[in-house]
This record gives sequence, structure tokens and C-alpha cells, in this order.
Amino acid sequence: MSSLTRMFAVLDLLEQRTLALDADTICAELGYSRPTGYRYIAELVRAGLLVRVGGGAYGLGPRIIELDYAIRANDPVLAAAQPVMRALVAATGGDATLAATYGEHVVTTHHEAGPEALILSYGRGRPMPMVRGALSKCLLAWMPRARQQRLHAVHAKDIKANKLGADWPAFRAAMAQVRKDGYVVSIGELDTGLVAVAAPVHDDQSGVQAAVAVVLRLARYELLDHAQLAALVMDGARRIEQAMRTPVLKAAAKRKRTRAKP
Amino acid sequence: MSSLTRMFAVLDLLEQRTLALDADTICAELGYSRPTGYRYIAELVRAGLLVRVGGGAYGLGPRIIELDYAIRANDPVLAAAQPVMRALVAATGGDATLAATYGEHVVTTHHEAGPEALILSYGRGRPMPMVRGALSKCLLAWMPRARQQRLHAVHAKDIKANKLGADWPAFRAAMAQVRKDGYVVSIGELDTGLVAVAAPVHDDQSGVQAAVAVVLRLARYELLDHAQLAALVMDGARRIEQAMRTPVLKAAAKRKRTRAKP
DNA sequence: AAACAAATTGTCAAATAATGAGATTTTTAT
DNA sequence: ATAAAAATCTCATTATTTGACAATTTGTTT
Repeated sequence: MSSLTRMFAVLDLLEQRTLALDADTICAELGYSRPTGYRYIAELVRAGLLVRVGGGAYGLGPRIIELDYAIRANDPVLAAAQPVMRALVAATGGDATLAATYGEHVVTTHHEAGPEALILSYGRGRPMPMVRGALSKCLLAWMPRARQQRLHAVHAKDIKANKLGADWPAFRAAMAQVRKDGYVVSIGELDTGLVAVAAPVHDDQSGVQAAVAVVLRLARYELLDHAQLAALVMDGARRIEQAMRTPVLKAAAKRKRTRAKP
Repeated sequence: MSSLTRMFAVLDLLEQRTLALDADTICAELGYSRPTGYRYIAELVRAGLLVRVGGGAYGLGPRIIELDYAIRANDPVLAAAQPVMRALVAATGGDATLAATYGEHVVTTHHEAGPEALILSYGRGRPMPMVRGALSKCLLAWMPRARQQRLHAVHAKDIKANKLGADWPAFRAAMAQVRKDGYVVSIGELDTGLVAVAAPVHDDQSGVQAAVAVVLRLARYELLDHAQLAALVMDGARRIEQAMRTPVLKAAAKRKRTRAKP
């Protein structure tokens, strides 16, 4: 095991614990000698990922907030989505959320609070279950087959439990149905009493997968015309896609393959 | 230089660049051989601090958003401050911001948007200058002498330029005056046309230094009774302190020193 | 679907850097 | 001012990192 990995274990530990830990506790928990533990801590502090708080305890550092800012400031999906999400909030009276797949995770990347400012279990930064909730299902449905299959292999049980298909063909069929519909509704899957209506956002350029959702109280949802609401969300997703295609600086990510035509 | 340090250079690089970089670029910029660069990248990806986006490029990863969530979820100052900040927004019609010192940085940790949803240059996560803006000055004024002196030694020029005192005694005096007032007003220091009124939040327990501010358009500020506004902000700060003292789980951070009385 | 190019991952010996026990210094609290 | 804790230093030993090159996987184009 590399020193890099061991150092990151310190970060993991501090993420789990709600309170700051002192160096000796960290060393003891992870089985590091004191100098080694201090070296890792010092390195993480230098990087700003940890801070020393009130004499002898270490907690998560300011760099995390700064890095988070960098993500928000540079995420093209977020930039395109925010105005649209505000509009969705205004139109529906619910909240709007945006989620993206990051490797094996589904993470809420933005929560545009509505007039009711709903309390969501899976607010920004809280990794969501892969196979539950409208946003996750949405992302799942529009994934490349290969990844769907890989995920099915791992989460077969969860998928079955969530009625997304007892086996791989059934799962495929369920996903195909979702794609045909163009949106997903989940009722009380993540928070009882809340309904989410989600639609996918595709970025043909970078292949980024994201999804927007409008979240409403069940009572309010039942008052609305469901078809119109779904259309509204899907239209929002389309508008986000457009906004991403037109951006001011589409930026030449890397132009190595400048194959001059002969 | 340790491998730990070199690996973090990769993170630094990706924070600076707005776009994702490919492995070869990273290696070239930092002067690492390809296998070494890939090893660092792999480690950061394993930690979730980086993600591979759209074939061959690496960007900041979802773990950052999750860590940020952990900070927000566990920060006692933030928990205490949020309701108070909402109240300040409601009472003044401006925005409210909260900043804390983290080591050598001043970072905005929360921005409670008001009805106008002002665009602030130094929103959440953007490190602020140490000696400019109401929040920074506030934090500066209530710091322990030792730290003030250290900072003065480093930032003497900036301090002078910002009229906080030409030398150390003058600076001390200026800070004493701020403490006597109990609040700081800055007009157009960080954003032209915006005024901030800040007051300090002390946490006697952990020695955390924070400050709240109400931010207003200059025009609106001039309509208000300045003394009353300052009183409102100071009262808010006091209410945050109280909320921190009463918390549900004051949690035994570490009870090693359980000195049984003889 | 096959072929191609890029991106990524092995292999392995040399060299460098990480490690822990214990002593020492600095910081913090009283 | 003093005591206790926290952090750093020293140094020989040992394990780990490193880079050149090769092999492989992955993704794209025809």
C-alpha cells in the first residue's frame, strides 16, 4: 500500500467523523506511528484539505470549500442549468435539483430552492443511491449499454428490489421504456411525501450525463396536470442542452489532433 | 520533496485550469514521467478528488462536493448562523454572508441570498483578501495579538494601503477602535456599489473566529438608519453565539483529561 | 465490424525516500 | 511561570517509489 493511499485514509477518517480529531486519535485509529501520522497530517494541512482547529484537533479544511467553488465556477452544465432551474421553480412552485454521474456515484450538484425550500435528504453533495429516485433512474436509463450492464451486475439485487427488472433483459426493457417516455416520476422514493419528476440532460460533446428534476410535495403534485409538468421538465432539460451548445467559450479542450488536410 | 507533495501539485494544477486536462499535459506541466503521473492521477481518482471526463481528460471530482457537504453538515457555526442570517435578510432586504478564518485564509462559508440575490465577487469558497472588506477587517480586529502581529509583518504594505495604520502601533489602535465600535462598515471595498456591515461571532469553546455581514446596495444602505442597521447585525452575531452555546449535542470532543477529583 | 491510434497499465532493477523509536523542542493551558 | 501536551527532529534501516521500455487496453474512425 502506498503512502498516498495511507494519507488519504486520514481524509476518509475525518470525513466520517463529525468532530475534529486529534493527531494521536488519528494515528491510533489507522495504526500509524506518531511521526508518520503527523507527516500525513502536515501534508494534508499544507494542501488545505485539513485545518488545525482549537489546539490539537484537525478537521476538514478550507481548501475543500475553495475546490468546491472551482467546480461550481467551471461546470458548464451548472452554468447552463441554473437559469433554467430558476424558471422551473417559478413555474411549478417546487424545488429544482440537478444531478450528475461521477464515475460510480450519482451526486446532486445543485439545488435551486423554491418558495417552500423543501428539506431533501439528498441535497447537494450527498451521494444518492444508484437505483432509487427519479434522477438516478434517469441517469441510469440513458447510460451506454456497457455501463448499464456493469452496474446491473453489481446492483442486481437493488435493481430487483426497486422493481426495475428481475434480470438483465427485464432491466433493459424497463430502461427502454423510460427512454421512450422521456422522463421519470418517483413518488416518495427518497423522501416520503415528496415527488420528483426528472428528465435527462445530454452533452454530446463531453458525454456528460446529467439530469434535472422538479421536486414537489405530493399534495401539490396531485393538483397539477402530470403530463404538463413532465413536458415542462423535459423542455427545461432541452433548454439546458441548448444553452450548453451555444456557450460563450466552447474552448478548445485540446487540439492535438489538428490533422491538416492534405 | 515527497510523493505526497508532488501528487497534490496535480490537484493544484487542476484547480487553476478551468478545463479538464489530459494525463500527458499534466505530466508535461509538472515534469513527471508518464507512469508516475498516471500513478498520482490514479490515486487522486481513487480518492474521488479527480474524475476522468469524456475520454482522456481529468477534472475535479465528486468527492469534493461530498467533502463540502460534510463541512456544511458538521459546522456548528453554520448551523447556528443560518436561521439568524435568514432573519437578517428578511429584516434588511439585503444579502447575508458568513466568513471564517481558516489558517491564513478568510473564506466565505455561507451566502444567504436576499430578495435581490446580489452578485458578490467573494461568494462562498472564494478566498478573500485578508485586509479588505468588512468581514476580513472584523476577523482581523478580534484576532489574538500574536496573530495580528504575524499578519501585520506579512501584510504591512496592504494594511497601510487600506488605511488600517501605517505601522504596527497605528494598526493596533485602528483595530482597538473597531473592537470598541463592535462592528465594521465597508463601502465598495470588494464590490463597487455594495456596502457590507459586519460583526464578529466568537466561539469561546473552540476559539473559532467568524463574522456575519449584511450586504446591501449603496442606494439602499443610504436609505436606512445606519446605527439601527449596525445594531441589527451585532444582535444577529450575538444570537449566533447563543445558538452555538446551547446546541443539542455539544459533544465531548475528546475527554482524555478526565481528571477524577481526589 | 475491423483496423488504427491513443491512452493506460505492466515489468523490473536502481535509487531514493519513507519509516519508527526515542529524544527534543515548541506550543498551549493554567 | 510552570507543567503538560503537541509537534518536530535525528538517523539507521527498510521498503517504496521511480522511469525507460514494452505490452495492453480502450476508444475512434473507416
